[in-house]
Amino acid sequence: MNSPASRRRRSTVPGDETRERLLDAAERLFAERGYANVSTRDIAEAARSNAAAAHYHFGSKEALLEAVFKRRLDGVNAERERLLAECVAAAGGRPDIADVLEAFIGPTLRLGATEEGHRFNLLAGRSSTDPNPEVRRIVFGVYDSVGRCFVEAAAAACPDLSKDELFWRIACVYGAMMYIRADNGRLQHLFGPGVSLSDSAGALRYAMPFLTAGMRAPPAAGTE
Amino acid sequence: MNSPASRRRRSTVPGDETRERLLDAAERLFAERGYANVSTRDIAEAARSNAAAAHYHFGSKEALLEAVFKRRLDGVNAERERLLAECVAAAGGRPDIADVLEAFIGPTLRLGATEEGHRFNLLAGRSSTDPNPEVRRIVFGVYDSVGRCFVEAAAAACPDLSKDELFWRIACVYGAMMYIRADNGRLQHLFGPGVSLSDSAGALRYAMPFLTAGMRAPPAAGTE
DNA sequence: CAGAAGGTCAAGCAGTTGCTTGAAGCATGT
DNA sequence: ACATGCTTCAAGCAACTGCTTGACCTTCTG
Repeated sequence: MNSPASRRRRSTVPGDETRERLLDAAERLFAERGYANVSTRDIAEAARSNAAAAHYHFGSKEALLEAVFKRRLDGVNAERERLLAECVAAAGGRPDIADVLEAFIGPTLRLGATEEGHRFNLLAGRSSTDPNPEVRRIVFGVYDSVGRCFVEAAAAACPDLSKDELFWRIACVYGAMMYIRADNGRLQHLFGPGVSLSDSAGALRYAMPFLTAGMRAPPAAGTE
Repeated sequence: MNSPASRRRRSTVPGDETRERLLDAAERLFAERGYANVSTRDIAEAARSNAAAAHYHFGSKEALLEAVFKRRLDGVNAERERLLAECVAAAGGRPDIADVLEAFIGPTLRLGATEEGHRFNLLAGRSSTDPNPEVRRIVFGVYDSVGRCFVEAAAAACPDLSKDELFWRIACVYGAMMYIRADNGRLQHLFGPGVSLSDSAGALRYAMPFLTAGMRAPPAAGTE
């Protein structure tokens, strides 16, 4: 066997350029067409490289997708966890749900302000409902920790909600966030020009109040 | 050429059985694995039929997916359009947003109460963020009409919202609905046993109030 | 300069894909 | 009995898939 895939970067290294180009191409193509509809040859060609290079650098197509996720998320998710912990601590364990939502959703929506961040958000949103086991494994793993932090913080912010009710409300929050990131073009098709899910400032201004109001709705429990 | 794909059903017809089995198998497999990860051979095998039968009856893999969608949606979407028109008319053009949401979302969530309806909801939810052009074309086409009715009714129910704000709020509604239908298992993984997105009664009881509260939130406009 | 190591490449392997083919099966109407 | 037309099937085609191979090239090290 001859693959590195871990002990890289020994000095300036010429090959790291190729590696980065492969990650860029993979991110863009996976986002545009979906994991299953992109071949390693497509990626190699888009990266002006060779089909074997992707396997040399990453070992497999699956590992390449994982590397794409980790490259963008390692920083953002650490920030989200920090912000969540801060707003819980600052409120003495009883945070405002608006702050919790801002800490969880804000960083990823702001990521969409840059072109490459928007491309990644497309990929992340679309991957979130991908049934492919390889994709699921990666998505589950990469969001597991920050997801737990969010659920915990949301529970602390909404102590009046039953587990059931919290579950469903958080599902709505996740759904909205994923749908906005995935940007499938359906709504723009219905609304016509002038609006776009890729406008991350609009997402922050208009979607956050919606979600906050939803989380603050009086409990529906008791309604049998 | 020898394919029917349109002028079928001449009497009792033995072959309609096979056709129905193919639709069932395709719906289940597409829902479980995603359009791209299922081959026509997989479908034929699951339907205890032959690989050529799928192409004989439907012409192509794409047309088979379209037939799966149409079989379930032709009824439901007509009902949704009727309910939307009714609640607008009954309120003299100024419907309650709660009724609009119920008319639009209720029928599809209630579809999830049956086993095959739940399977279809899985497929529909997951297909809504599928970037594959064939899948997009089908999804766009099959939901276009009812989507326009809903946007129109929501606009009538919320006359104080700007086009921008209505767009983003409807995006949140769509997102929640799609995420619930797609049921990717992530939230259940975070919450543990006892809750499930496949519980359609829970969806109606808990998600609808969330979305109604979100739609009723005071306009955020003016906040520059 | 010789060697080693990291990196790139064209070629190829085995398996899968959507779809087609031509021969057969089958019930019907004459 | 015969012909008709819908339906099924095994076999096959060309294209594509993820991944591997072995030969090269380049750069750093002794």
